[in-house]
Amino acid sequence: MGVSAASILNRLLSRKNLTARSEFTDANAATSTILRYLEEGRLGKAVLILFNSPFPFPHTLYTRLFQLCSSTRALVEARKVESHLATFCPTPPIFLLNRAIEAYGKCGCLKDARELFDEMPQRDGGSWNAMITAYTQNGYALEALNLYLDLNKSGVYATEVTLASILRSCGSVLALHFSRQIHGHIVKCGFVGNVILESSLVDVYGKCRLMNDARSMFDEIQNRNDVSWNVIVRRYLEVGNGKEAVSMFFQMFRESLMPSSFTFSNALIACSRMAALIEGGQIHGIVVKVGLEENEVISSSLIDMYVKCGTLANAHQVFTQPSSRNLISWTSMVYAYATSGDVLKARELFNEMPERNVISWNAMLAGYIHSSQWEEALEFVHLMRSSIKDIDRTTLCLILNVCTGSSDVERGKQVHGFVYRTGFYANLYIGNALLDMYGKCGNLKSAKVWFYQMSQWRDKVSWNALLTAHARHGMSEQAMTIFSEMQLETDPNNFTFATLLGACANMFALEHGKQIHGFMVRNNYAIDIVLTGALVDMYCKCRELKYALKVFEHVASRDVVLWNSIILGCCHNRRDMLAIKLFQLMTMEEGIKPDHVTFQGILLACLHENLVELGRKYFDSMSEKFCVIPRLEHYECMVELYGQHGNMDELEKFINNMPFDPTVPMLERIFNACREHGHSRLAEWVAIRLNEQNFPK
DNA sequence: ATAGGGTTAG
Repeated sequence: MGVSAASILNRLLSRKNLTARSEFTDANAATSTILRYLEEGRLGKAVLILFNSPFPFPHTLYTRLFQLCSSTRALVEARKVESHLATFCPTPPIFLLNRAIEAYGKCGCLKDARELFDEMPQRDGGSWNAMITAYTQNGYALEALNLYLDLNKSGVYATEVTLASILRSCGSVLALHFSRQIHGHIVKCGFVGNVILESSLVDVYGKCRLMNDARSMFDEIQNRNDVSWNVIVRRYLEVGNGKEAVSMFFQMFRESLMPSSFTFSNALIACSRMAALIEGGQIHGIVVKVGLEENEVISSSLIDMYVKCGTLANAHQVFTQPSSRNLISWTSMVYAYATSGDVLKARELFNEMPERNVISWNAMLAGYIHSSQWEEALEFVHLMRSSIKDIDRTTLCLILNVCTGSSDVERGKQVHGFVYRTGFYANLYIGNALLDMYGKCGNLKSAKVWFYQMSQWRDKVSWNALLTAHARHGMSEQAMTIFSEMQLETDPNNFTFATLLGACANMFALEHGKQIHGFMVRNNYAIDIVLTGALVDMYCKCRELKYALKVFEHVASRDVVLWNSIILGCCHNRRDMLAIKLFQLMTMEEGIKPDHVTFQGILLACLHENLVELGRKYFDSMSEKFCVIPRLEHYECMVELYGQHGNMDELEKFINNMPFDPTVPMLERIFNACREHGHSRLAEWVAIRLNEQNFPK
């Protein structure tokens, strides 16, 4: 090891003694001047006086100096203070050297800290703690743990302070076994009741994702404080148990403790992830009540919570308060509009932003992709490239999504090249986006080659992407093979099953479909509402309505999408009266609001059964009763229904009241109906229109 | 004298 910085200063200092004339000749005057500077926070001045005074100072002054060096992270000054101490105080007390170690640690200079620690003629427990803490606080967890082992070997007893520091290091490297030993040690040494140690244990177990251990430790803490609660809420959030995170947040109030701003935002993130609007709103209420609405982080979290719950109006309300307008919340709002389909509004907001970063740009880009505006997306990418220097892996994934959406394999290959050159290729997200691009664009060969190249680091998502590629291109047989290969490497998830079932439905592959269904049941997969829909679709498409109904009946809750699946499935299997019956069950008994897809099914059923009266009744009920604006396909269905039934007067009235011009297929259908059932006035009207279509003026 | 959690956007 070379000459230390401190010792150089040291020599400098002793030479200076001989030549420089100090302003102060007595320690008392110098001390009070230094103290004055310290009080004013002028560390540099204080150290200058110290350095120019060739005599020792009281220990308390050195303490104060080291403390200020620590809090302001002033490394050079810390070295000067240490040299002065070493020069004029031949045997400095251990506690002062400990303060020096601490200062070096706070300055991030582990080398100086360790050098001093190693060179100390004598150490006390505080020296070990200062050094261990220095390692811990600078992220050198393994060094901290090693030093703890040395401490044990040297016969020094670890104190509560030591253990707190060590537990923090354990947490950062997930040293579970070590932590359990420390836990035992804490119990053995009678440190139970120390809330810091116990909260740290909760923290370590939580970081190791052992929430049962974390929770039972938490429950044992007698005098929990806000940090203890923050830890448990945060760890529940991190393991994906948002429900428990939020529940714990509310339980905190029973102990009359006030959550810190960290805990507020952690609880709000949990609400965001679960789209728990009610709980989120309650937390908002508390935020207002305790006067934290102006807190920038909390209001940003509130905005994002409302955004993720899909209540843009609420989000906007919070966003209007000036204190909540920052880069982050602004980006949340852009993202909200961008992904809710209002790209124009998003862009407007984006243009108004006082500052933007790559995340804001990505949020806007995601909007164009969300609404399949590939041209606009590409244009935006160009603008982005000329406006900001850095793009990141998310940008690259988004650009790949644009290639996927617009089936632009050529551009996708260019991105692949860029990704390769810039070293982004080893990123799993990008790797999977590339795979998805090749797969969905139908370049299955490239997809397979890339998938093979990813073999060392691919994951479940990669397998699902490969599966989707084959399923989408009608290769359900190969998809089934991939499914069995996949199981050698990873477990399938709901996405896998939904993809496979979709493939089976498209191929009418009932046997494969049944196999998948059986697999899910045998392996106890939770069949959620999406998978139920996929099963219903598959059985309906494969003409096994019996099974579809069975699946449908056994599900706990049904949303409108699931009802639509079964209703359309009934129509598909020509069980139209059943479809109508199910519609009544859905609207009357379960109180589910039908949407435009539901009515497509219902009108189709009426058409199949030639129920013109009922069809009209349902059509009218759409806007009158259910607030569903009829779309083109509904009008088409009605035209078909009237035409088929020969209600020519009604058809004429209907077509005249239509809010948009009839399409050519519609006109042709009407014309044929006129020919069949006879209605010269309508026939003439249609003929003129058709003629206009063929020979525009 | 020395110790724990550390929050917001794609």
